[in-house]
Amino acid sequence: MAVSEGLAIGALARRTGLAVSAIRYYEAQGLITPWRNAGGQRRYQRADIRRLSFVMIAQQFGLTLPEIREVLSDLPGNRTPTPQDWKAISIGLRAHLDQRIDTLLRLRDNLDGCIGCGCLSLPKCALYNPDDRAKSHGSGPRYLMGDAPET
Amino acid sequence: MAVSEGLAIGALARRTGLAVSAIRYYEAQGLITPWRNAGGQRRYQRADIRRLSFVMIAQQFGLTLPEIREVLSDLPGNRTPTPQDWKAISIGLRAHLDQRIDTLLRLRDNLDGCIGCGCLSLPKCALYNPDDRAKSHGSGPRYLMGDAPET
DNA sequence: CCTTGACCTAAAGTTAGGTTTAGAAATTAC
DNA sequence: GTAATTTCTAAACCTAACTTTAGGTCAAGG
Repeated sequence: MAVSEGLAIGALARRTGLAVSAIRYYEAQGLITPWRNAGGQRRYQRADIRRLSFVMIAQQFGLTLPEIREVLSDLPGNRTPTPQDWKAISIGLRAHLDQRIDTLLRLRDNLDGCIGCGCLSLPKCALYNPDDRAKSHGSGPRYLMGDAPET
Repeated sequence: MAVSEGLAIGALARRTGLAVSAIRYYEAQGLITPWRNAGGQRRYQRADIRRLSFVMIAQQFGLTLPEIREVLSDLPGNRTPTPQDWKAISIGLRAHLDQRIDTLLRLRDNLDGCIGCGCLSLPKCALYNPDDRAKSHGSGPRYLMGDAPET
Protein backbone atom coordinates (compact mmCIF):
# COMPACT_ATOMS: atom_id res chain seq x y z
CA MET A 1 0.00 0.00 0.00
CA ALA A 2 2.92 2.32 0.46
CA VAL A 3 3.35 4.78 -2.38
CA SER A 4 6.64 3.45 -3.70
CA GLU A 5 6.01 -0.29 -3.66
CA GLY A 6 5.51 -0.39 -7.39
CA LEU A 7 3.12 -2.36 -9.53
CA ALA A 8 2.82 -6.13 -9.44
CA ILE A 9 3.02 -7.88 -12.79
CA GLY A 10 -0.70 -8.53 -12.89
CA ALA A 11 -1.46 -4.87 -12.36
CA LEU A 12 0.94 -3.92 -15.13
CA ALA A 13 -0.70 -6.48 -17.36
CA ARG A 14 -4.12 -4.97 -16.73
CA ARG A 15 -2.82 -1.46 -17.34
CA THR A 16 -1.16 -2.33 -20.63
CA GLY A 17 -3.45 -5.05 -21.95
CA LEU A 18 -0.50 -7.40 -22.26
CA ALA A 19 -0.49 -10.94 -20.93
CA VAL A 20 1.54 -11.57 -17.81
CA SER A 21 3.52 -14.14 -19.75
CA ALA A 22 4.34 -11.57 -22.43
CA ILE A 23 5.69 -9.14 -19.84
CA ARG A 24 7.95 -11.82 -18.40
CA TYR A 25 9.04 -12.68 -21.92
CA TYR A 26 9.91 -9.05 -22.64
CA GLU A 27 12.00 -9.01 -19.51
CA ALA A 28 13.87 -12.07 -20.76
CA GLN A 29 14.49 -10.16 -24.00
CA GLY A 30 15.85 -7.20 -22.11
CA LEU A 31 13.03 -4.79 -22.87
CA ILE A 32 12.06 -4.07 -19.29
CA THR A 33 13.83 -4.46 -15.96
CA PRO A 34 11.70 -4.72 -12.84
CA TRP A 35 13.09 -5.01 -9.35
CA ARG A 36 12.10 -7.71 -6.87
CA ASN A 37 10.29 -7.28 -3.57
CA ALA A 38 11.22 -9.13 -0.37
CA GLY A 39 9.29 -12.19 -1.47
CA GLY A 40 10.98 -12.33 -4.88
CA GLN A 41 8.07 -10.96 -6.88
CA ARG A 42 8.56 -8.50 -9.73
CA ARG A 43 7.69 -4.87 -9.09
CA TYR A 44 7.37 -2.21 -11.77
CA GLN A 45 7.52 1.54 -11.97
CA ARG A 46 4.58 3.48 -13.28
CA ALA A 47 6.83 4.65 -16.10
CA ASP A 48 6.98 1.04 -17.26
CA ILE A 49 3.38 1.27 -18.45
CA ARG A 50 4.54 3.81 -20.95
CA ARG A 51 7.57 1.75 -21.80
CA LEU A 52 5.45 -1.26 -22.65
CA SER A 53 3.03 0.88 -24.60
CA PHE A 54 5.96 2.00 -26.65
CA VAL A 55 6.95 -1.60 -27.23
CA MET A 56 3.47 -2.38 -28.53
CA ILE A 57 3.41 0.60 -30.83
CA ALA A 58 6.84 -0.18 -32.20
CA GLN A 59 5.69 -3.72 -32.91
CA GLN A 60 2.84 -2.37 -34.96
CA PHE A 61 5.44 -0.60 -36.99
CA GLY A 62 7.16 -3.87 -37.68
CA LEU A 63 10.16 -3.57 -35.37
CA THR A 64 11.51 -6.79 -33.92
CA LEU A 65 12.05 -7.05 -30.20
CA PRO A 66 15.84 -6.72 -30.54
CA GLU A 67 15.30 -3.58 -32.61
CA ILE A 68 12.95 -2.18 -30.01
CA ARG A 69 15.45 -2.94 -27.27
CA GLU A 70 17.99 -1.03 -29.28
CA VAL A 71 15.71 1.96 -29.64
CA LEU A 72 14.81 1.90 -25.96
CA SER A 73 18.46 1.87 -25.01
CA ASP A 74 18.52 5.54 -25.91
CA LEU A 75 16.29 6.30 -22.95
CA PRO A 76 18.09 7.52 -19.85
CA GLY A 77 18.76 4.66 -17.47
CA ASN A 78 19.29 6.71 -14.39
CA ARG A 79 15.98 8.53 -14.19
CA THR A 80 12.35 8.32 -15.25
CA PRO A 81 12.09 9.28 -18.92
CA THR A 82 10.56 12.67 -19.56
CA PRO A 83 8.13 13.49 -22.35
CA GLN A 84 11.11 14.95 -24.17
CA ASP A 85 12.94 11.64 -23.91
CA TRP A 86 9.97 9.87 -25.43
CA LYS A 87 9.67 12.47 -28.10
CA ALA A 88 13.29 11.90 -29.08
CA ILE A 89 12.92 8.18 -29.57
CA SER A 90 9.56 8.58 -31.27
CA ILE A 91 11.29 10.60 -33.92
CA GLY A 92 13.54 7.62 -34.52
CA LEU A 93 10.47 5.45 -34.90
CA ARG A 94 9.05 7.91 -37.33
CA ALA A 95 12.13 7.53 -39.50
CA HIS A 96 11.79 3.78 -39.44
CA LEU A 97 8.14 4.03 -40.40
CA ASP A 98 8.88 6.42 -43.24
CA GLN A 99 11.33 3.95 -44.64
CA ARG A 100 8.78 1.15 -44.56
CA ILE A 101 6.24 3.34 -46.29
CA ASP A 102 8.73 4.28 -48.96
CA THR A 103 9.49 0.64 -49.60
CA LEU A 104 5.84 -0.21 -49.97
CA LEU A 105 5.19 2.73 -52.24
CA ARG A 106 8.07 1.62 -54.42
CA LEU A 107 6.66 -1.89 -54.52
CA ARG A 108 3.27 -0.49 -55.46
CA ASP A 109 4.66 1.56 -58.29
CA ASN A 110 6.54 -1.43 -59.56
CA LEU A 111 3.47 -3.58 -59.34
CA ASP A 112 1.58 -0.99 -61.34
CA GLY A 113 4.18 -1.36 -64.04
CA CYS A 114 3.76 -5.11 -63.93
CA ILE A 115 0.00 -4.86 -64.10
CA GLY A 116 0.48 -2.77 -67.17
CA CYS A 117 2.75 -5.27 -68.88
CA GLY A 118 1.18 -8.39 -67.43
CA CYS A 119 4.63 -9.82 -66.84
CA LEU A 120 5.34 -10.67 -63.20
CA SER A 121 8.59 -12.57 -63.33
CA LEU A 122 10.60 -11.26 -66.21
CA PRO A 123 14.17 -10.39 -65.29
CA LYS A 124 13.50 -6.81 -66.27
CA CYS A 125 10.49 -6.74 -63.97
CA ALA A 126 10.97 -3.98 -61.42
CA LEU A 127 9.72 -6.26 -58.68
CA TYR A 128 13.12 -7.83 -58.79
CA ASN A 129 14.44 -6.02 -55.72
CA PRO A 130 16.89 -8.04 -53.67
CA ASP A 131 17.49 -5.24 -51.19
CA ASP A 132 14.07 -5.20 -49.63
CA ARG A 133 14.41 -5.69 -45.91
CA ALA A 134 10.77 -4.98 -45.08
CA LYS A 135 9.96 -8.65 -44.73
CA SER A 136 8.51 -9.41 -41.33
CA HIS A 137 11.19 -11.76 -40.04
CA GLY A 138 13.68 -14.50 -40.67
CA SER A 139 11.84 -16.43 -43.32
CA GLY A 140 11.00 -16.26 -46.95
CA PRO A 141 13.10 -16.62 -50.00
CA ARG A 142 16.39 -14.92 -50.63
CA TYR A 143 15.75 -12.94 -53.73
CA LEU A 144 13.31 -12.36 -56.51
CA MET A 145 14.17 -13.59 -59.94
CA GLY A 146 12.40 -14.90 -62.92
CA ASP A 147 11.76 -16.31 -66.21
CA ALA A 148 13.65 -15.82 -69.39
CA PRO A 149 12.01 -13.15 -71.50
CA GLU A 150 10.32 -15.63 -73.84
CA THR A 151 7.73 -18.18 -72.61
CA MET B 1 15.15 -33.69 -73.80
CA ALA B 2 11.72 -33.98 -75.26
CA VAL B 3 9.88 -30.67 -75.35
CA SER B 4 7.13 -31.59 -72.93
CA GLU B 5 9.09 -33.38 -70.20
CA GLY B 6 8.91 -30.38 -67.91
CA LEU B 7 11.40 -28.95 -65.46
CA ALA B 8 12.97 -30.91 -62.65
CA ILE B 9 12.78 -29.34 -59.22
CA GLY B 10 16.42 -28.31 -59.26
CA ALA B 11 15.97 -26.48 -62.55
CA LEU B 12 12.91 -24.70 -61.18
CA ALA B 13 14.88 -23.77 -58.10
CA ARG B 14 17.63 -22.24 -60.22
CA ARG B 15 15.12 -20.37 -62.36
CA THR B 16 13.27 -18.88 -59.39
CA GLY B 17 16.04 -18.49 -56.86
CA LEU B 18 14.07 -20.54 -54.36
CA ALA B 19 15.52 -23.45 -52.42
CA VAL B 20 14.45 -26.90 -53.51
CA SER B 21 13.13 -27.50 -50.02
CA ALA B 22 11.00 -24.37 -50.24
CA ILE B 23 9.41 -25.52 -53.49
CA ARG B 24 8.51 -28.87 -51.94
CA TYR B 25 7.12 -27.00 -48.97
CA TYR B 26 4.97 -24.82 -51.20
CA GLU B 27 3.60 -27.94 -52.78
CA ALA B 28 2.69 -29.27 -49.35
CA GLN B 29 0.86 -25.97 -48.77
CA GLY B 30 -1.06 -26.32 -52.00
CA LEU B 31 0.61 -23.45 -53.84
CA ILE B 32 1.92 -25.47 -56.73
CA THR B 33 1.06 -28.87 -58.17
CA PRO B 34 3.69 -30.67 -60.22
CA TRP B 35 3.11 -34.01 -61.89
CA ARG B 36 5.41 -36.99 -61.48
CA ASN B 37 7.51 -38.68 -64.11
CA ALA B 38 7.85 -42.45 -64.45
CA GLY B 39 10.48 -42.54 -61.71
CA GLY B 40 8.33 -40.57 -59.26
CA GLN B 41 10.23 -37.30 -59.58
CA ARG B 42 8.44 -33.97 -59.72
CA ARG B 43 8.11 -32.23 -63.05
CA TYR B 44 7.01 -28.63 -63.50
CA GLN B 45 5.58 -26.53 -66.30
CA ARG B 46 7.41 -23.45 -67.45
CA ALA B 47 4.41 -21.44 -66.28
CA ASP B 48 5.27 -22.51 -62.74
CA ILE B 49 8.28 -20.23 -62.79
CA ARG B 50 5.89 -17.34 -63.04
CA ARG B 51 3.63 -18.85 -60.44
CA LEU B 52 6.45 -19.06 -57.92
CA SER B 53 7.60 -15.57 -58.77
CA PHE B 54 4.13 -14.39 -57.92
CA VAL B 55 4.31 -16.24 -54.62
CA MET B 56 7.53 -14.43 -53.77
CA ILE B 57 6.18 -11.05 -54.69
CA ALA B 58 2.99 -11.61 -52.72
CA GLN B 59 5.09 -12.56 -49.72
CA GLN B 60 6.90 -9.26 -49.94
CA PHE B 61 3.51 -7.65 -49.70
CA GLY B 62 2.89 -9.47 -46.46
CA LEU B 63 0.47 -12.15 -47.61
CA THR B 64 0.60 -15.46 -45.80
CA LEU B 65 0.89 -18.67 -47.78
CA PRO B 66 -2.78 -19.57 -47.24
CA GLU B 67 -3.74 -16.12 -48.49
CA ILE B 68 -1.55 -16.54 -51.54
CA ARG B 69 -3.09 -19.92 -52.23
CA GLU B 70 -6.46 -18.25 -52.09
CA VAL B 71 -5.43 -15.56 -54.55
CA LEU B 72 -3.89 -18.11 -56.89
CA SER B 73 -7.08 -20.12 -56.87
CA ASP B 74 -8.52 -17.46 -59.16
CA LEU B 75 -6.17 -18.55 -61.90
CA PRO B 76 -7.67 -20.93 -64.45
CA GLY B 77 -6.86 -24.51 -63.60
CA ASN B 78 -7.47 -25.97 -66.98
CA ARG B 79 -4.98 -23.98 -69.03
CA THR B 80 -1.78 -22.02 -68.78
CA PRO B 81 -2.54 -18.58 -67.33
CA THR B 82 -2.38 -15.76 -69.81
CA PRO B 83 -0.92 -12.31 -69.14
CA GLN B 84 -4.52 -11.18 -68.68
CA ASP B 85 -5.05 -13.77 -65.96
CA TRP B 86 -1.97 -12.53 -64.14
CA LYS B 87 -3.06 -8.97 -64.58
CA ALA B 88 -6.40 -9.75 -62.96
CA ILE B 89 -4.92 -11.24 -59.83
CA SER B 90 -2.23 -8.57 -59.65
CA ILE B 91 -4.97 -6.01 -59.33
CA GLY B 92 -6.17 -7.87 -56.26
CA LEU B 93 -2.66 -7.69 -54.86
CA ARG B 94 -2.59 -4.02 -55.56
CA ALA B 95 -5.69 -3.54 -53.43
CA HIS B 96 -4.10 -5.46 -50.60
CA LEU B 97 -0.98 -3.35 -50.83
CA ASP B 98 -2.94 -0.12 -50.88
CA GLN B 99 -4.63 -1.13 -47.69
CA ARG B 100 -1.31 -1.82 -45.99
CA ILE B 101 0.00 1.53 -47.10
CA ASP B 102 -3.08 3.31 -45.82
CA THR B 103 -2.68 1.66 -42.45
CA LEU B 104 0.93 2.71 -42.18
CA LEU B 105 0.15 6.24 -43.24
CA ARG B 106 -2.52 6.43 -40.58
CA LEU B 107 -0.06 5.13 -38.00
CA ARG B 108 2.44 7.71 -39.13
CA ASP B 109 -0.01 10.55 -38.76
CA ASN B 110 -0.94 9.34 -35.32
CA LEU B 111 2.68 9.04 -34.33
CA ASP B 112 3.24 12.60 -35.50
CA GLY B 113 0.51 13.68 -33.11
CA CYS B 114 2.20 11.76 -30.35
CA ILE B 115 5.56 13.25 -31.13
CA GLY B 116 3.91 16.60 -30.81
CA CYS B 117 2.40 15.88 -27.42
CA GLY B 118 5.16 13.62 -26.16
CA CYS B 119 2.57 11.28 -24.73
CA LEU B 120 2.77 7.75 -26.15
CA SER B 121 0.42 5.77 -23.96
CA LEU B 122 -2.29 8.07 -22.78
CA PRO B 123 -5.78 6.70 -23.33
CA LYS B 124 -6.49 9.56 -25.66
CA CYS B 125 -3.39 8.76 -27.69
CA ALA B 126 -4.41 8.10 -31.28
CA LEU B 127 -2.08 5.13 -31.44
CA TYR B 128 -4.69 3.28 -29.48
CA ASN B 129 -6.10 1.45 -32.49
CA PRO B 130 -7.35 -2.04 -31.71
CA ASP B 131 -8.56 -2.63 -35.27
CA ASP B 132 -5.19 -2.71 -36.90
CA ARG B 133 -4.78 -6.01 -38.70
CA ALA B 134 -1.57 -5.09 -40.48
CA LYS B 135 0.56 -7.05 -38.05
CA SER B 136 2.69 -9.57 -39.87
CA HIS B 137 1.26 -12.72 -38.35
CA GLY B 138 -0.12 -14.49 -35.35
CA SER B 139 1.87 -12.81 -32.63
CA GLY B 140 1.95 -9.60 -30.68
CA PRO B 141 -0.28 -8.11 -28.08
CA ARG B 142 -4.02 -7.79 -28.22
CA TYR B 143 -4.61 -4.09 -27.97
CA LEU B 144 -2.96 -0.83 -27.18
CA MET B 145 -3.75 0.94 -23.94
CA GLY B 146 -2.02 3.06 -21.45
CA ASP B 147 -1.36 5.11 -18.49
CA ALA B 148 -3.77 7.24 -16.57
CA PRO B 149 -3.51 10.88 -17.70
CA GLU B 150 -1.38 11.93 -14.72
CA THR B 151 2.04 10.36 -13.94
C1' DC C 1 27.80 -51.23 -65.98
C1' DC C 2 28.95 -48.21 -62.62
C1' DT C 3 29.50 -44.02 -60.36
C1' DT C 4 28.00 -39.53 -59.30
C1' DG C 5 24.76 -36.15 -58.71
C1' DA C 6 19.91 -35.03 -58.42
C1' DC C 7 15.79 -36.50 -56.25
C1' DC C 8 12.66 -38.97 -52.96
C1' DT C 9 10.12 -39.18 -48.12
C1' DA C 10 9.53 -38.51 -43.34
C1' DA C 11 10.82 -36.47 -39.39
C1' DA C 12 13.20 -33.33 -36.69
C1' DG C 13 15.27 -28.74 -36.11
C1' DT C 14 15.09 -23.43 -36.48
C1' DT C 15 13.52 -18.50 -35.33
C1' DA C 16 10.24 -15.09 -33.52
C1' DG C 17 7.17 -14.14 -30.27
C1' DG C 18 4.77 -15.79 -27.20
C1' DT C 19 1.43 -19.24 -24.30
C1' DT C 20 0.70 -23.27 -21.37
C1' DT C 21 1.70 -26.29 -17.76
C1' DA C 22 3.25 -28.00 -13.31
C1' DG C 23 4.40 -27.56 -8.81
C1' DA C 24 5.80 -24.47 -5.23
C1' DA C 25 5.92 -20.07 -2.62
C1' DA C 26 4.07 -15.39 -1.61
C1' DT C 27 0.03 -12.28 -0.97
C1' DT C 28 -4.45 -10.92 -0.15
C1' DA C 29 -9.14 -11.55 1.51
C1' DC C 30 -12.23 -12.99 4.91
C1' DG D 1 -5.63 -18.38 10.59
C1' DT D 2 -6.94 -20.30 6.65
C1' DA D 3 -8.51 -20.13 1.88
C1' DA D 4 -8.20 -18.10 -2.52
C1' DT D 5 -5.33 -15.41 -5.56
C1' DT D 6 -1.05 -14.19 -7.52
C1' DT D 7 3.24 -14.94 -8.52
C1' DC D 8 7.43 -17.71 -9.11
C1' DT D 9 10.58 -20.82 -12.28
C1' DA D 10 11.60 -24.03 -15.78
C1' DA D 11 10.37 -26.42 -19.46
C1' DA D 12 7.34 -27.73 -23.00
C1' DC D 13 4.31 -26.32 -26.57
C1' DC D 14 2.50 -23.28 -30.50
C1' DT D 15 2.40 -21.15 -35.52
C1' DA D 16 4.64 -19.73 -39.78
C1' DA D 17 7.76 -20.68 -43.05
C1' DC D 18 11.22 -23.07 -43.96
C1' DT D 19 15.89 -25.98 -43.62
C1' DT D 20 18.39 -30.01 -42.31
C1' DT D 21 19.14 -34.76 -41.81
C1' DA D 22 18.93 -39.63 -42.69
C1' DG D 23 18.45 -43.26 -45.46
C1' DG D 24 17.30 -44.58 -49.84
C1' DT D 25 16.11 -44.21 -55.30
C1' DC D 26 16.57 -42.28 -60.05
C1' DA D 27 19.03 -40.51 -63.99
C1' DA D 28 22.90 -39.27 -66.75
C1' DG D 29 27.82 -39.57 -68.18
C1' DG D 30 31.79 -42.34 -69.33
